[in-house]
Amino acid sequence: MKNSSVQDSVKKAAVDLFATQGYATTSVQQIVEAAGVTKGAMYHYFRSKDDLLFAIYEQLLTLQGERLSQIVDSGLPTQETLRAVCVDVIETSIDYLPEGTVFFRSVHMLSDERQEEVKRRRRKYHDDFSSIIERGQREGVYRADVPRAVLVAHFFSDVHYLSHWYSPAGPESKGKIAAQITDLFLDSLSADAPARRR
Amino acid sequence: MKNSSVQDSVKKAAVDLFATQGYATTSVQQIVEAAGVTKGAMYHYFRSKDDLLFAIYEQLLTLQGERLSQIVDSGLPTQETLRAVCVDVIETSIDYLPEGTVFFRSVHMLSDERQEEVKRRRRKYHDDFSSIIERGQREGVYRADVPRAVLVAHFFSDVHYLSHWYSPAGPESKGKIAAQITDLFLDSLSADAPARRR
Amino acid sequence: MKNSSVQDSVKKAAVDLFATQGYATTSVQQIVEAAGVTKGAMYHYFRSKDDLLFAIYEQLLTLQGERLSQIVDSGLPTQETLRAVCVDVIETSIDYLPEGTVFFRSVHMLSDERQEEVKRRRRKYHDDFSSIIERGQREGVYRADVPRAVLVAHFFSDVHYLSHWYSPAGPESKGKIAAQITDLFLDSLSADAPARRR
Amino acid sequence: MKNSSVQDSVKKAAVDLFATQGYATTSVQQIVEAAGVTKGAMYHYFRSKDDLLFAIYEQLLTLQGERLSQIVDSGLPTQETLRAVCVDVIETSIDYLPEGTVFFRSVHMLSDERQEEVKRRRRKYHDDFSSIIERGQREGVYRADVPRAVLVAHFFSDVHYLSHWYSPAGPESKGKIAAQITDLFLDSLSADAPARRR
DNA sequence: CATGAATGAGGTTTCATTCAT
DNA sequence: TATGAATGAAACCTCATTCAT
Repeated sequence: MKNSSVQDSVKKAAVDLFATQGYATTSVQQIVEAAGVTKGAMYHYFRSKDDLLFAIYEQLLTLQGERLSQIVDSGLPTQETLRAVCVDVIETSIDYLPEGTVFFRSVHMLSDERQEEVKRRRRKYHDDFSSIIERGQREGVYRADVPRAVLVAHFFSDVHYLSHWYSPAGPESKGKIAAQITDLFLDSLSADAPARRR
Repeated sequence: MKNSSVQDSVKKAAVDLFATQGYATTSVQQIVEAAGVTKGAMYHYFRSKDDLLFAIYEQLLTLQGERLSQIVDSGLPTQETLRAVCVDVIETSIDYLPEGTVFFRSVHMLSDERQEEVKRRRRKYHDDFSSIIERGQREGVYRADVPRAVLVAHFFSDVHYLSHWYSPAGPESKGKIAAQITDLFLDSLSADAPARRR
Repeated sequence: MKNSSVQDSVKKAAVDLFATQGYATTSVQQIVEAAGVTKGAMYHYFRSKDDLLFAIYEQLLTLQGERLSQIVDSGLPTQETLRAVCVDVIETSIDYLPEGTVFFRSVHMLSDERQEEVKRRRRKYHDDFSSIIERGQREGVYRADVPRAVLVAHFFSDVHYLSHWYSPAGPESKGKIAAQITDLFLDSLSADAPARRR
Repeated sequence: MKNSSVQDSVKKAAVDLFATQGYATTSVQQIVEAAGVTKGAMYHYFRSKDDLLFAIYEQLLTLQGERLSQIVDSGLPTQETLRAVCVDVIETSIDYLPEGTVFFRSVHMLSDERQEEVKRRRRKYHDDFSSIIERGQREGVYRADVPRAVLVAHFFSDVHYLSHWYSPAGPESKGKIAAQITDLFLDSLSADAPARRR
């Protein structure tokens, strides 16, 4: 059952170190020691430290992009689709909490081209999310008095913030938290929100 | 108690560079060049690069702490107090957008003691915010079916996320954005939120 | 005794790369990529990078040594022999311009023993050349007021320098240049040179 | 009598090491050890190893450029001017034999821009030299049946080649060698060269 | 108060070569 | 014969900080 190729063990070690110490403060030396490989082996698979960082981004972007597509393609009604998407993003983000920490904290350490690549893919993701909201607005179930960009940011801010306060070791289960945050978001998104009835 | 111009210009230069390039990627040399002072002068006022980073945190923490106290002390009704606090935090955060960027991105670069200090003061801030919500819950105007910690995180996530998407150069004014985000939050916080009426 | 195509293509690629980028700046990886073979294959035929460099020297030293012997053995009169030798060395050097560039620029990168070997063979070559001049001096057709070592150096400096300025793509043909340089040399070598008649 | 600034001692050590071992094979560590300074101090004055190499070129180019101008400006008759120039270049090159070795052997290790700069200044130098020959040709004292570019190369090849065979420790004095080589060159350059009288 | 030369530890990366397959 | 993953030593360079002036 050989499973720990050099690539995997290096990436794993890197994520953990980057998440706890930060990208810049983590030396390649520390990474290869933690991964139990030599520096040369690491550089055989990753062209640079930057490459390694990007590989972490790649993985997460691809994963979340695929899951979003799957849910959207399943053809559920709008409100069920959005709820499923929200819950899924939050749960996935909790599953990849260290990756998320690195993601939001170290984007600016990537090379310029790669920052662009990441931005492009994030934008695509947000656009798809935004389209679901737009559909709901046309159906009259979501409020339209707030710019869609603000609504989208309002949701992703929660996802972003997870790694700052949530701990899987804490009292709340992943599913519960996902449901609670999703409820809060959908409540504020509703065409029927309290402020709208004033 | 006159402010030395060296201190100010160095801090200003540092904030801008840290926000655009990141703390680790910015050299002391770059800072002093941008500030138009010499290295010796800088080290006369700041014991270390870490010191300089902390000074930025200090300023923001103190400012926001003071403003929170002022509003709470003004004796308004609960709901008006919370609304005022939310709007103020968002507006202040927009006024200090680069500082915010640095704040959230580079906490882990501070020395351990200083990270503790920052955490301590942030926690105090969140606790004060939480107390207002607790008051509203006792008064029956805020929902109580979601842990207060989640409600607090739900709000501060928006503050945190501002520097990731909001640009003062964009179409939306500071005041409008603050009102919109506050509305979204208060709608979801309401004891009368849609989901609660199901 | 068939030549392996690997050997040839590697040597060819190496000469070109060494000539354009320098020996030290060219990696084995670059060579094998340019040659379209794998590293393992290369190391099957050449024990080391040094080996490869020496093979280039070998080829040129052998070639020029053989041609010199042939001309000398042909039994022409002294002056015709020397002219033929000069023209031939220059033309051969032009045919092997990249090899020459590498030759003169990278001798010091060879292992000590191999540097000795190269020096030994170059000395032999210069000695043979010097003998022709000596014969002419005894016959009274070449000047003897300048040490023979200086005369020899005076000629080979031109050969050496070719790769620094001559381009086969330029306006002058190989034969013409060879004739011109030979003329200049033989004019200065003549017992009848202008300065000698002063 | 403080004389050995960091700059000077580093440059001196570098020239010697580059001349004996080659640029690529000499480590910065070796240089600073030989110079008796720390790496940090060296990098305070030289931005890179390349910078250090270029400083050596700069010095030689400037020196020889200035001397050429001085002689040309002195207003001597053409033939005396050319003789003086030739002798001077050779003698200077002997004074700076290690620099010369480095010069011709390691030009290709400089950054592209700097190679251009060196080429530009060398071309200027050769052009000035060529102008003197042109003047002599118009006066009818120098042959015109060989392209001037070839005549110029014929002379500088000797200068170039000096470091390959001449040793100041050998039997021939600097002045004698300079005179002998100059004579050979001027003899071949003469409108009255033997081959021309055939 | 201010300077800026000097320190020295540590960082990322390259690369010729080996060796199990 | 040929592969290419892996080695490990050494290379160049950066930078926060100190200190004599």
